[in-house]
Amino acid sequence: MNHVSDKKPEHETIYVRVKEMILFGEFIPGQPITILGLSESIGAGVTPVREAIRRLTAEGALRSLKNRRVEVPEMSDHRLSQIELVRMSVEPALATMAAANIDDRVIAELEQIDTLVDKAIDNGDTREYLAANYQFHFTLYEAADALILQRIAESLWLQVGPSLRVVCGRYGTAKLLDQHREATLALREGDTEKVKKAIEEDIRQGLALVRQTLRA
Amino acid sequence: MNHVSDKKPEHETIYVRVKEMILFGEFIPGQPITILGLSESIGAGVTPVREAIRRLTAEGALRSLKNRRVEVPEMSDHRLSQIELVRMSVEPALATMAAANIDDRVIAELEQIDTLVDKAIDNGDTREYLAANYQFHFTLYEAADALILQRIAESLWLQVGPSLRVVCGRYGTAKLLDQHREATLALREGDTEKVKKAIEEDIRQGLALVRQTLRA
DNA sequence: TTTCCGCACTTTTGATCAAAAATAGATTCG
DNA sequence: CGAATCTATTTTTGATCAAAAGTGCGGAAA
Repeated sequence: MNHVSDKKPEHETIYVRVKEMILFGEFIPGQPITILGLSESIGAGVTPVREAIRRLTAEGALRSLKNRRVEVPEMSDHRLSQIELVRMSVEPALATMAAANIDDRVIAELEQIDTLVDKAIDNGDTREYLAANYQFHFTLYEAADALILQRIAESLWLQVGPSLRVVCGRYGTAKLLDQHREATLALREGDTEKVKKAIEEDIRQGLALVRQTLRA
Repeated sequence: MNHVSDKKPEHETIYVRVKEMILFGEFIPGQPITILGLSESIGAGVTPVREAIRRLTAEGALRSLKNRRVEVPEMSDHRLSQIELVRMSVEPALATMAAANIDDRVIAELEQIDTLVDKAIDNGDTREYLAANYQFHFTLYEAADALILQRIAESLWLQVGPSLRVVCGRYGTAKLLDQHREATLALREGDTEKVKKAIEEDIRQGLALVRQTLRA
């Protein structure tokens, strides 16, 4: 046999696993992370966990203290405004590009995901809401076929992730608006500009909620 | 004594070293990277090199193939336009924020660095030019005190780095304009808007040169 | 009480090794 | 001759271990 195995290396698997833990609010802002602790809790060797943590650190999802410790960064007004600046530039661009490329099969997929979002909101299931919401956005962005932008967006989502847990912890899922219907409708109409506007609004609302929680 | 040693871990040192190799054009686009090869060439253990490579990969400076191999990515029109979009949003913002905060000591430092840029251009010293040019920009951006934006900018520079070698290889340093004087003068005048414009123009010119080289 | 120090315990770090995987050449087969 | 296969070599991967570094607590001294 030969070349190009399809099974991913352990550190890759662990990376994805921890990434999702961060994205879906399983860490508290400020929480210290230990390599040993993580590797024990997910039952993996310490070496691949180390690599995954370096990667997440490089993406800003974790912060490496000068004491060789690693922690989940806390959100601040200062950080939030930087994140907002870039998200408002990158994600609408991704949405625009996606709208130009997307085919009906993917639009249908998005509509499907959106029903999961609604269901999660109705059920007050925070973790499921965060997962479905993430999936909606990145399924859309995937269609843009712009890997560099997508990775930047992902890095920014990782930085907001832990705060979303706090937002939902405070308000539950009650306050969450679903801005997605606007977007899928516009996609069906082929109205690129409207798709962009919907995503802009979605980001604005989400970050406003985080900011509000921050100040409280 | 206690706590908080000031000596950095090996993987951190190696990260910086390799980062500079990429930034200053010591790798050719498309060049394959091997962990073993790197660790032998810089005389380090394989473990910290691995960590550094993961980190650079997460930043987009290296690309990990599905064959478990790692290479220096080649530039393309598609990648370049994504990079341009974000650089034109992030770096002018950094420059603006920097201009608002900066003190005379740092401005003097920038003027000092700029003489090094000029000298490198005169001498046709590509590596020195790239190093000084980098130092100019990031000394400025540092003053913005906006770590998230700064890290995004750095990630984008890393992705352009290897192409700059090609640009300079083709044209030498002759074609390089020095846009920096504009910027330092505007900083002295406290003209924030003009600083921003100067940086925008600098980025535009640099990327235009890369694009031109790409098409040739 | 407060501060400082020492000590036991935890964690990170980086080298090393065996196993898995990939590559490149040489060889065989059609 | 070209394509597929086998094999020797290189490389990556992940576990393990010893050494370095950090943490935090308890007790002694001010």
